[in-house]
Amino acid sequence: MRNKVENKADQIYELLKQNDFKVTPQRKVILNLFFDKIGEHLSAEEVYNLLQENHPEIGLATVYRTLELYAELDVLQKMSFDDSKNRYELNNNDIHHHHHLICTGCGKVSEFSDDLLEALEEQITTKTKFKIMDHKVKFYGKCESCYNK
Amino acid sequence: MRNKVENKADQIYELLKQNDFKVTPQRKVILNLFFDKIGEHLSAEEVYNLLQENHPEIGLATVYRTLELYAELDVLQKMSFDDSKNRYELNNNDIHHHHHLICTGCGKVSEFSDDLLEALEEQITTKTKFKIMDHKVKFYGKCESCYNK
DNA sequence: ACCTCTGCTGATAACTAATATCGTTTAGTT
DNA sequence: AACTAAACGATATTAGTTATCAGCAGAGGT
Ligand SMILES: [Mn+2]
Ligand SMILES: [Mn+2]
Ligand SMILES: [Zn+2]
Ligand SMILES: [Zn+2]
Repeated sequence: MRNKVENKADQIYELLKQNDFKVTPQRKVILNLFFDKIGEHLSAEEVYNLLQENHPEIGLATVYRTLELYAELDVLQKMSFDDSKNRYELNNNDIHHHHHLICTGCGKVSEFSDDLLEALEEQITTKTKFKIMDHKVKFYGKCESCYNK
Repeated sequence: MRNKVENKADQIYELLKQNDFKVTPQRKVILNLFFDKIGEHLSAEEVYNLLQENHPEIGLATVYRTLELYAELDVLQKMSFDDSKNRYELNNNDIHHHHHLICTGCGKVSEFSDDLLEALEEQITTKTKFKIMDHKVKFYGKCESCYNK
């Protein structure tokens, strides 16, 4: 009996094959890193630095290429919190993406799971000809500790 | 009797003064450019190029500085449509920002005025300690013409 | 009207995230 | 085992932005 992460990883290896991409050691290692870092929003350089410990042979260009590939396949969600670099996290494609709450005081990013955009998306569908396939929602404000000072 | 744009511009000049910033010719020219380009989402370089015709003396660094300043003062809204450059448009601070609909086929950006995030913001306020002050919402999908082919 | 002083400006160097290039290696196939 | 297109690591290059700095200018004081 396989555990959940292995099963999920295998599904993604299958997805790679289905799209005529090779399942390379580098792609496996990087994917597994994201399984280990659920909840974090990692930049390419952060991924590269984390890899230094156990996989210093993996090059930075490969990290960039792999993150981009996984984002394309919707395995990773690509995002930016206005610090001029892209960040990635595992895309729990159980229903919709969560929303991000960004503290303008300390920069901390927290999350909110409920989607609750149905009403808005329905309005857009009714009033425009645009076919919505995805969305990104960011809220800016103050986290509890920044608000109380 | 002054017209609407002049009045609005004067208000923003006042805002600059209130915050101890000088009202310079460059800042006036760049602000007025945005009054002329309502509905567009201009990058720094696009602003710089538009200025070449009538104000080639204004340097690119000044454009960057001015856009950043106005964004700080909430005169301009700063945004990015994932083309790795920041874009700006006049912030109609009548109520909330509009939302952006980004076509993943042709890259065209359209807009949707109604805010309709009350329900979602209320949920976040109820369930978390986060104090929401602003939001950015982007929808990805297909515009009418990209959808029909 | 002139001085002063500080903020602002333009030119350009420096920085940084990301991408392109290229010779070598390797996964998947025969 | 051999083959080949895809992927790789190292590194050069690009592109958007920011930092630096000497000169300018405009508001306030005299
Ligand atoms: Mn997240
Ligand atoms: Mn807009
Ligand atoms: Zn905070
Ligand atoms: Zn389109």
